[in-house]
Amino acid sequence: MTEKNCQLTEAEWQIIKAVWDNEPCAAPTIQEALQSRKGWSYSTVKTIMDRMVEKRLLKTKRIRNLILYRSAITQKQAQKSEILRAVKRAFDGALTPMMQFLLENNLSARQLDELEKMIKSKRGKVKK
Amino acid sequence: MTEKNCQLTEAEWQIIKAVWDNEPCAAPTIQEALQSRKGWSYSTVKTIMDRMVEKRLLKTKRIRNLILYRSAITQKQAQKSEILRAVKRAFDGALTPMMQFLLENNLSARQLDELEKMIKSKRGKVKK
DNA sequence: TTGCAATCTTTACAAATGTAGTGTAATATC
DNA sequence: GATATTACACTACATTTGTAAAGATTGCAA
Repeated sequence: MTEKNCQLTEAEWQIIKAVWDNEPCAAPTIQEALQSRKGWSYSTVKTIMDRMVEKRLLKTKRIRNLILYRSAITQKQAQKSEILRAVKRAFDGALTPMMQFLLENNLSARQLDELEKMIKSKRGKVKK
Repeated sequence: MTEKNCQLTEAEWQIIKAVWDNEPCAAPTIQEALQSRKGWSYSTVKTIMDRMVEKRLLKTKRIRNLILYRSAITQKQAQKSEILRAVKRAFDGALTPMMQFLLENNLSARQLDELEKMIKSKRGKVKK
């Protein structure tokens, strides 16, 4: 599980985050939710959402006059796909070099501590 | 340094990797280098490369009849941008949650060991 | 029952991306 | 010098993505 290759575009990411927070929900709800940050018109939001249904990123159920949207992929799936794309492109698919890169370039001492704690707590729960 | 936001597309990644491996080089060299993996025609490669010059991802120098290409960004810059994009989209810019996600979902015990070693060797060399 | 408000549908269009054909200029070869 | 080869320039076209206006429906309220 957690597979399924779902490459979201920038706009799609914005939408699906709002959907995760509100599902099941109607398109206008999402438009309103994003209004302040994005200022997209209803048409814009609805168009993207409908395209996402075609792509199987969202699913719908019509109830009388209303179309209810739900996500068709989990946040974890989406996050994983996003990371895998980056790893594949920039590190030829090799995770450890990417981790190393992060370590070297982006993390503060505090974050290193935190990370080490996480590793310790993870170790053991992992298949050898 | 190492800043500069350079979002490469999939095709651009392919090209720039070949450029890093061959620069300075002419367009046909890149086309040949990618021939087996990608099968792109010369026109395709050349078009992408010229667009990359406009975007300041590559730079050129004309020598008589030949155009020599070089990368205008380093591999590190490109890798960083790629990772940052992923983090921004999928984890709202928060690195630690992303690391945690990787730890939980993608790493084997051996990789955990490796990582821990890297952290230890990194610690201390980092600004508190 | 008529009109309004909410929601949906259709259509459009520009920019970015992927992909390539065809024509031209310079160079190398015979 | 005539021709073949090489590399470049120009043009083109389909698809995807971002963005939205305008028109059609429908259910409710007066």
